Amino acid sequence: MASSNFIRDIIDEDLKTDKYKGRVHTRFPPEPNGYLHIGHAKSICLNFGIARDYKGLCNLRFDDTNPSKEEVEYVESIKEDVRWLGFDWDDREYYASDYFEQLYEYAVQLIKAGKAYVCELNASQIREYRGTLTEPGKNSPYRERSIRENLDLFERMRAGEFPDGSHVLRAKINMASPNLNMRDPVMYRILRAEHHRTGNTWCIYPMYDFTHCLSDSIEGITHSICTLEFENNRPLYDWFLDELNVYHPQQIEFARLNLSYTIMSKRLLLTLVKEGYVDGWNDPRMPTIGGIRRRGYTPESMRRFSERIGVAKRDSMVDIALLEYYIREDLNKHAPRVMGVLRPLKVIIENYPDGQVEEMDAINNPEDLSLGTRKVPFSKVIYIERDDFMEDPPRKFFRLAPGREVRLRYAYFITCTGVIKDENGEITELRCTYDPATRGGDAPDGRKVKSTLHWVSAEHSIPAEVRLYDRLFTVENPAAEEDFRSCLNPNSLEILSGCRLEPYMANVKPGERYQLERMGYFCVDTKDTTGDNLVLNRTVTLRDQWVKIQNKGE
RNA sequence: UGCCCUGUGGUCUAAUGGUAAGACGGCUGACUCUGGAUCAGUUUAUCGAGGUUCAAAUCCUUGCAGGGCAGCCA
Repeated sequence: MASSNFIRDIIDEDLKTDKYKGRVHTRFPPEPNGYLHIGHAKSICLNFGIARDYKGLCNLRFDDTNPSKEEVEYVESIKEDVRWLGFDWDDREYYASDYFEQLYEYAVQLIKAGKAYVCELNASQIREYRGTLTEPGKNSPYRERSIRENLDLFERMRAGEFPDGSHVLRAKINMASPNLNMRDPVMYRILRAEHHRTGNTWCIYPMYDFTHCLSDSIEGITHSICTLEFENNRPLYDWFLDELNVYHPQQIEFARLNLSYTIMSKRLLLTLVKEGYVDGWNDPRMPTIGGIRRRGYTPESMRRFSERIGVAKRDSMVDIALLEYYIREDLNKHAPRVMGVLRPLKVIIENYPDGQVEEMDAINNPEDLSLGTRKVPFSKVIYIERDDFMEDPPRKFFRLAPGREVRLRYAYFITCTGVIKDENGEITELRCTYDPATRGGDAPDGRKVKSTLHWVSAEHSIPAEVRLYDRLFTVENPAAEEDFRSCLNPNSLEILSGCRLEPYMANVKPGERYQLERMGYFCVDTKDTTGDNLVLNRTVTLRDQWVKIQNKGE
């Protein structure tokens, strides 16, 4: 159960006063014109979470009132994303387009009540007549048409007698209202576009403002939760509902999610895809649900995150570190550990017998011993991480260096005895000796080493491609930049080939998540992994004291 | 500058007229066969000014700051 917030407070109060006869019914109402992102995840968790906690219902409803922008492809991906997040709408999959006929009847009803009229001003004229933020608008010359004439015209709009854009149906409210939404807003426009569900049945389509509030009413929604920018529209919704005298849900607005170092706008996200800055909508750097899924985030971590950030009315910017905290928390508990070397450095253990192979016991997850152990082969030639060796180590570097002894995880203590370089002075190979008495990783004489390294046996390891991701942007709020492209992080993706993994990884499946010990959490890529090319996406690094020490020194 | 909304540590959220709390981040330290995890400690906040009240983050007035609204988009 989530902690209290102002929305739950309102619901508690409504329950106490029996405003909706004990019912709690919410809905998640996306427009199928793009892919869902983390901001939507917040809304999904909010709406479905409330329904779950109050033993109510939450509908999935597609706000499909603009056929020129909407597609079935988006409908399918939205459903997949909501399901992935762990929520279920049973058979309550609705579409605003299901209500087109009913909506038309409502419009006719308003015309008959003298509360709506057909206007023949064009778009720019309507804008002119609307006035400005500080000056009132003026009435349309078509505002005082007779009811009979309006009825006739509206019917002929539907019948297709007029060209696109020539006529609109407007609510007759108040052109001098300080709230611009109330200055005779458009209810219907003529739009000859094939709708993904109704085909060519209609050539007039209702506007969002008219449709949304009435769809909520039709479905018996109790609490219509939406984002802040619709606050000024609420009086209009109230007007439609009251003039029509229909069931009246309570709209509650909350602040949408902003996450640091990324963008949430569909338009900007689309730009990234179209201009090729990312590898499609589900690029693991994208804040889309498809992107974070491919990156390796878990639904559980997303839900916990959504709960933790809470819900309020003030604009905020959530630190992306909080999101990373929740994925680490989840994966730490559940991801099996495995060893893999990202940037291999060959090590030859001089005193280890040629051709000998030992099977070392390794714990699959120290956080969950029930996951058991596995065998990891050890031999004379191994790889360690290049970053785990320094020829001239600074203070506080505890890893391998000439003459220094360290532990190989689950294996032996080794001591570095030699450094081999090529003609450019690049280190190509290390020579070490091992202490046979330290098998398994403990010294019988009780001596300690300062660090433990991961490794793989050269001969037994398998190759992999590993993709390391960093934040997509270099600034906290890219959307506030003059051109958000200018602050794209050029190092947001680093592709490593020639990585070596312990043989256990030979049988992994796309989508599975592992911790490569000391390197981070990784997810087997679902798109590019093939039989002979294993691709790992790094979901998130482990917290790392050493990089902090390094950064301080700089 | 018309209307609407919002101002609590670095960040996000609590406190519902009665001791400003938690999480993340940061910084210490302990422990450790992952420089992971874990544990302990620590740092920093009610936008300003008036008012109501025994008592104000909370209510009122006002100022300031931030956000939203002038699509036949949602």
